[in-house]
Amino acid sequence: MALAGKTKQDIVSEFRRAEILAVARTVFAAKGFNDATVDEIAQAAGIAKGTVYSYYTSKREIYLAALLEGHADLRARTRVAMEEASGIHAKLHAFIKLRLQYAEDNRDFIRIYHAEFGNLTNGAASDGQVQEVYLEQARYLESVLRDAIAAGEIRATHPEPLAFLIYDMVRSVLTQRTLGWSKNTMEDDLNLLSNLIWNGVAPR
Amino acid sequence: MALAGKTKQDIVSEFRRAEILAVARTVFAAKGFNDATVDEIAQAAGIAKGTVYSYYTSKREIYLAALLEGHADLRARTRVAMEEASGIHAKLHAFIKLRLQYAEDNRDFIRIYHAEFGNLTNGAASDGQVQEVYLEQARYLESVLRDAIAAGEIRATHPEPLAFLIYDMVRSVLTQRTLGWSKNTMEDDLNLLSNLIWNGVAPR
DNA sequence: CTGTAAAATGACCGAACAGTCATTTTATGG
DNA sequence: CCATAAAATGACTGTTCGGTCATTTTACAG
Repeated sequence: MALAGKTKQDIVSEFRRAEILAVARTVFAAKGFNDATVDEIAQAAGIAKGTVYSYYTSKREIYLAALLEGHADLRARTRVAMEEASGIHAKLHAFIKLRLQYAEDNRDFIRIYHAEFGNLTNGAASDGQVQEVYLEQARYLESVLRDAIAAGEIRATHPEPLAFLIYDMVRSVLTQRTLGWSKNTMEDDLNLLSNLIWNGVAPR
Repeated sequence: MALAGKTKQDIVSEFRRAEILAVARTVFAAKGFNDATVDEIAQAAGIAKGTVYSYYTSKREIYLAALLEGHADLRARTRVAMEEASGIHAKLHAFIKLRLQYAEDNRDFIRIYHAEFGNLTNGAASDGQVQEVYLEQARYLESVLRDAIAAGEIRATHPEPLAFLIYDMVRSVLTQRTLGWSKNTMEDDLNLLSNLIWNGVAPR
């Protein structure tokens, strides 16, 4: 029973936690951390506030769970997508494509993610845990870029800032799409981004 | 006296308003809108809370003033710098350079600016005024890019998303520098950015 | 020096809200 | 069907803080 060291209670409990998280993401996405209230989350989940506090110990804990759990999923999918692709050009293309698609499918999460990682100097990001997660993410892309530079697949530049830049370029496009400022199809935005990163703006 | 339709009181009043704004920027930069308190701003300015409220009618008004006044300055300088440069390559270089330098010289403001424009879906940015300012900014760069495309100075791409992207690429580097994550000199970061936008990452 | 208006003050008010806990409801297993 | 424990509830508490305003201080004109 080592595999299932979980009682029936544990399983139910885990399910409730997940339910609350899903609802919380919607509320936090719509209002931001400060303007969302725990009462609101409870109501949206159809339970009483006290019940929320028997699954999470604080508002912040709920928020961090919503952020970090979603992030872990995105991170895992990102790695798979990049490892499946071969060659740096394809890897970068896969990276962008996955994230554009993920944002389409997980709008609430992506709002929280951008609110947090878009503003690392305030908010939950002052939390060391969150900054660490952010850095870890960048370091993975950085290592991929470093390999590509070593293999002569791309021009030699500093891979660290480049990794951050690529994240932020994707974020930029996602923000535009989220706000309805992009008239392009996802495909168009994907190609635009991929192409810009690869070729820049210089005339051919 | 049309030029100086200002009484002595008006001038003093304007000076006090500016004093409060300067202090407010420091406090908002350090704590963010929600965690900063009006009492704190007042204390830092060496005045009582009530006095603050005789110059501004709300906390939000102070914040917006700090943001928009700083933005107007940055906007004006950005235009001058770009108009002085000739050719799109030089214009873009000037754009990046100016903003890197401005961030160095106005750290508090830039934190507020990034906190707000980095997270357009929550916070003050839900405010239509702020979004409009942001869009206006992008449209100027967009028009410059459009001209360059028409003149064949750069490859033909959609100038709208490109304008946003360039803003966000600069922001990305500024964030890294603000957090002390960049080991590069300003000059290095400037060249990296300028070069990436112009040439992409493809091997020569 | 004095009277008056403007400016500054900070105690105070009320609303919002995170978090608690005594009470009630539900589930379980004998 | 009952006894008991677990889960859910929501009224309540304490605190924080934006904004107000009666009172005090300062500035200044005559």
